[in-house]
Amino acid sequence: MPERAVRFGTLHLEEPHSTVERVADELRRAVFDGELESGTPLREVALTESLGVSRPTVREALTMLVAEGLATREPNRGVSIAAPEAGSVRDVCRARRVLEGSGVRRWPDATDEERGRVRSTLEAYIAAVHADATYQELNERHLAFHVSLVGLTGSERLVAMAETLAVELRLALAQVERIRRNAHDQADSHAALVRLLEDGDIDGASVFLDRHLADAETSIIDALQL
Amino acid sequence: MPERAVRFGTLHLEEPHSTVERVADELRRAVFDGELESGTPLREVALTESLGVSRPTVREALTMLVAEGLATREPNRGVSIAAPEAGSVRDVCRARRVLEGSGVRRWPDATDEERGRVRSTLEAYIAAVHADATYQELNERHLAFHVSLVGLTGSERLVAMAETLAVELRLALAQVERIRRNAHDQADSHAALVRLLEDGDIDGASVFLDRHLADAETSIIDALQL
DNA sequence: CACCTCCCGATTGTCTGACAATCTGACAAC
DNA sequence: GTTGTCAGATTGTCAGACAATCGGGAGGTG
Repeated sequence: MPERAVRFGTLHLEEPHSTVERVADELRRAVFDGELESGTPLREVALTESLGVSRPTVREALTMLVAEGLATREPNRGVSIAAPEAGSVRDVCRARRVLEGSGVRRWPDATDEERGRVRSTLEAYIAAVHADATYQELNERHLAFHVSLVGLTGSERLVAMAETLAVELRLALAQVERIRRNAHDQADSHAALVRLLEDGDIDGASVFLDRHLADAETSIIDALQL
Repeated sequence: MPERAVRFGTLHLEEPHSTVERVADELRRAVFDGELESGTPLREVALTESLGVSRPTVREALTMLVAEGLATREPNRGVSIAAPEAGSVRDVCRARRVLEGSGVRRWPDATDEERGRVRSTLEAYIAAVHADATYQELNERHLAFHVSLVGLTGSERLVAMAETLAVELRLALAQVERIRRNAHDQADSHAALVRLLEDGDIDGASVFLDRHLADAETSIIDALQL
């Protein structure tokens, strides 16, 4: 967005402590909201002017985005929004199957807190569906549920990895805002998964999840027309 | 910095033509070689002088190290080498069990190329043991073998994650150079794992790997005196 | 008309220098 | 001995500048 805050306006000073963080957040938001198409080059001077920060700051923020996989840097050619390809979507989904599958299979051994988190993210998702939440909101809740499955493994690093994967998915989904398949069915599907887990049918849940993720993979690739 | 260090591991490509890359590489090398103890603060001006580059360049390199998990940044207090703790070692090992376990269980469905990579990294490790290679060299080969197990999943993102975990392990191991438990036994253990796989005993291999990683976890934590 | 070469502008990579905000440690005051 | 305050050190951020490199168009050649 062009002009935003003035120097002395300490309005939201506390949120992201550093200027770099704010720039990175702004860029992330713009990408996820679909304001920036994939492949769009992020010119340093342009950002410098539109955000009112210096070039080193912009560069540092861009480095962070690249590290997160949200953008790619080609030497001497600058940074541009990462472009999801069929191969990478497939790879992300394969990785998700491993991570979430491991979580699901560990359901009986997980702590109550971890299981509780799965239940509450599911509820939040369902509530959002019933409340006719925005597309972004639904996406957010949906991905949060899947991440919570990884949380069953009890490893914060695996959760962090799942969130990295979620970033790539969000990026891909932002490109095809109209994918919006029936949110009710989606939520029901997730509820069924959790029900299988609660009933102790781990193998059933595992198979169910696998099919669910496979479906997601093909529908995303379809929507991206890759 | 006039000195041009010879890198042992990834000797694939030419000089990283970016100055930032060179600085980051130099720092990584210093950390892995144990020249920098964990917790050591990385002063920007000091690096500026000792490496002969400007401060923005140093900062960018530091940002990369932080993103890799090799160092941590505290606002207004600078960047310091990450300090491995018992909890993080346990978490890394738990994550490894998930990733490598998934790879091992997929052995029958993996491509020939992926299986071949496991065999060749094992051979390289054994060769290094017989050749009485340096401590770093052995570590490198050892970790490469474990990463190759993750490669059986066929997902480059999971491999990338395994390498991130390996970075943390390398960091921890660099702190306890004298751990050096019997390398021959280690290599034999890995060979046994692959033999189980070649014989089609996937479950056996999976259990074997689990025990192997559990042993590694306790011995690392022991060595770190955490 | 097609093709190759060379030059020019645009953009990045890097440097220098500077300033404000913040933290650290020590010293003085009670 | 505890507390308050201050100077030094360090980071966060800015402004401006320069060389290296890439992409594309002008112009020459077949």
